[in-house]
Amino acid sequence: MKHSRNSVTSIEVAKLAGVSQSSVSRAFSHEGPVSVKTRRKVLDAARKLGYQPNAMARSLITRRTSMVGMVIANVHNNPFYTEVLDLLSRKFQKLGQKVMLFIVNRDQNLDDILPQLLEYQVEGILVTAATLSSTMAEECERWGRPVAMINRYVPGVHASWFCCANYEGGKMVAKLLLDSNHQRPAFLAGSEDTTTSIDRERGFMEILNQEKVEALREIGEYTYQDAYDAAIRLLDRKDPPDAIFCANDIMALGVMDAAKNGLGLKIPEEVSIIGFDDIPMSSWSSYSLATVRQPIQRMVDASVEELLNRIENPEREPLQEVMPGELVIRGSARMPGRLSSGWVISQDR
Amino acid sequence: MKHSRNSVTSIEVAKLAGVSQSSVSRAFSHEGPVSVKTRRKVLDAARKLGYQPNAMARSLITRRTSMVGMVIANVHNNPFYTEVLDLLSRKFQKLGQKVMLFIVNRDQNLDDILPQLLEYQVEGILVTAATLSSTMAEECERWGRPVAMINRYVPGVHASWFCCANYEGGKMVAKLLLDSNHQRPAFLAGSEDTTTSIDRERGFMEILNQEKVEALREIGEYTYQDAYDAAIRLLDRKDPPDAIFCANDIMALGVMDAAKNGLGLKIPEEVSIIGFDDIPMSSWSSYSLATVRQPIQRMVDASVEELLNRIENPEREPLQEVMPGELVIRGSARMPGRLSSGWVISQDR
DNA sequence: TATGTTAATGAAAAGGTATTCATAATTTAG
DNA sequence: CTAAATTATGAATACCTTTTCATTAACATA
Repeated sequence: MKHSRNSVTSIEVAKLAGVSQSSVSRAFSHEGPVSVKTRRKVLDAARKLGYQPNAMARSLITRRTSMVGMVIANVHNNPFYTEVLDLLSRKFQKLGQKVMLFIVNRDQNLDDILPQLLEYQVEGILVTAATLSSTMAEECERWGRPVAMINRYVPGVHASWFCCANYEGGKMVAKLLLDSNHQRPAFLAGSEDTTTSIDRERGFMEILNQEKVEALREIGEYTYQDAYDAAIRLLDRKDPPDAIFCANDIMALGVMDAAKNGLGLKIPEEVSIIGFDDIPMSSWSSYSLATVRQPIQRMVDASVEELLNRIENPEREPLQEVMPGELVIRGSARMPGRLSSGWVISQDR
Repeated sequence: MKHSRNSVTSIEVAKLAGVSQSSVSRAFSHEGPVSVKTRRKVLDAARKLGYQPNAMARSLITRRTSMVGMVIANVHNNPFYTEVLDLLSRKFQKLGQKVMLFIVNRDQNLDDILPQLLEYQVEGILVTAATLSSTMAEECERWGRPVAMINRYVPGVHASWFCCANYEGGKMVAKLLLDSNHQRPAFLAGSEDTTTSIDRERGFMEILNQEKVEALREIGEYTYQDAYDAAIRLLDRKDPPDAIFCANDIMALGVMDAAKNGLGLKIPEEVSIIGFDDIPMSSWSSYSLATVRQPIQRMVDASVEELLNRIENPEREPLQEVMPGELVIRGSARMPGRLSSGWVISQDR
């Protein structure tokens, strides 16, 4: 037999099973009283016809869709967000949520995709590595669509968010560098308009300023290639830095390649390099990159659970949390002779 | 004002605008005759109320959802598929399709997620790096839900697919290795049950067999770490290979790290290494991996367009195409003194 | 056995839109 | 200026469920 579309409805099933359409519905939704006999008849008929309840029709009456919107940026150029995407998607799946995906550019305006999400009645929105304008976020929340963000926050806005402790992470790195006698550190920024880069730099500079240490600065736009080029500029000066803290790992890898292969420098003897994220490649033997590991699983778990929780309890106040990262010491950075107390040194996963 | 859910309907808009509900519908769907005056009144009222058509209700009547299902595996451990995911998602978006995403394990059975996709009335399904059982694929097609696959095919099944020329790619690599006087090649397989690995190996062995050259063999399960370990086993033998062809780039990088950093071998002097995919990292200076570049953009474009085409024209026969890859020569493999004719040598992108 | 409870069933309504059909308003042609 | 053709509008219907409500069947209690 040949079907044009899936046009088999509960009514046809009812007819074949010799029961009412209501009973078909009850047999499928695991609620409501149905006799075993009826359920069996219905399921038999349904199997014969290849019947499948229509989620659109259902959501129209139940006003629930079990769909969430997922907006994510930087998937293609930062493995960290690939991992976030993967974990988020699986977690939602496990909890029975369908995911409507939008991959955007970091700087892309979300104003044109939000209407689409709302049109499709997603019950909540998870935003990662992209920035939602505060008016848009408020708009969503006002219409009863909770918003949760990972590694982004909009000051004063009524939304949930979960961030790695970027500021503290920057401080940790600065302390490590000073403790190991680096004299001339540099910071390689990501994109100027992201809070992640800004906060990491703020923490980093805070400590350096305390100790009256000046720092060089370049911008790498969060890409391997830009970072590579920036590193060449930095290291080719007459007064090159002896340590470079990069706003993320991908850039740090670019910097390492520039230093090692581009300029023939020894790492960490001539220059220490530290990143942020702890992407899988950082632990590869060609790099062995010291970095700050983001608590990715915790961030994912917390944001998903918070989002679903607020979907169920719309009156709940949004939760916000800053989660500490761990310093992962590896060979790309000179270590202090004696580690000052308070360091958390992580093993490779 | 506080709204519990987005409960504002076309009827309320109609009331406020002083027109019928039909007119509201017509003003929004850009079809049908509406006077300029009415349209303006409707849009004004809609803006005031924050009205947004309900896609569920619409799809119920139009029997169209503009949603496609996307099933993808290996996103987290193979940057190639990250890129595919990214390109697919953006392309669908650009063409006005909403994407319902499922990330699965390569070996995961899709039988439990297909019903979900059908329930939500996706109009077509794009499967990448995961394998759909032939019965399931037939089932979808039978219900008028076209299926398109990238880099997977199910023999004899009524579905569209687009693959890189894996067999020919394997042959190209074998020829290159023989031309450059390698005596003792090895193949590092991915997962034994994937056609990609199988076909690449078949092509590779075909040429070697022709020339009566024996090859070593190991299995790397498509992961960096397994490949690293397998490489150590291979290279630590008393009769180690002088060239290793890996079923994908990620494994090749693992093999390079094992050879270089694990065993202190010189690449390509002591061992040549060649991969498959051409992921971004392969061109990084720490690796400079020779590889076979998959025509990723072409595969994505073709599969998306084919899928949408078949959604619009259900009677059309599914298209299948094998697209040639390009050999990308880089420093990880010894080159023949004189390149035999017929080589396509690609520049870095 | 009669009566009160609970479980099972079907009819009907509701959810928010697109679309058909009939009618009304407007424009064009003659 | 009228007839004809076209355009704009509104009422009603359909899409496919879930859910309420009323009714009937089954069951247990006294």
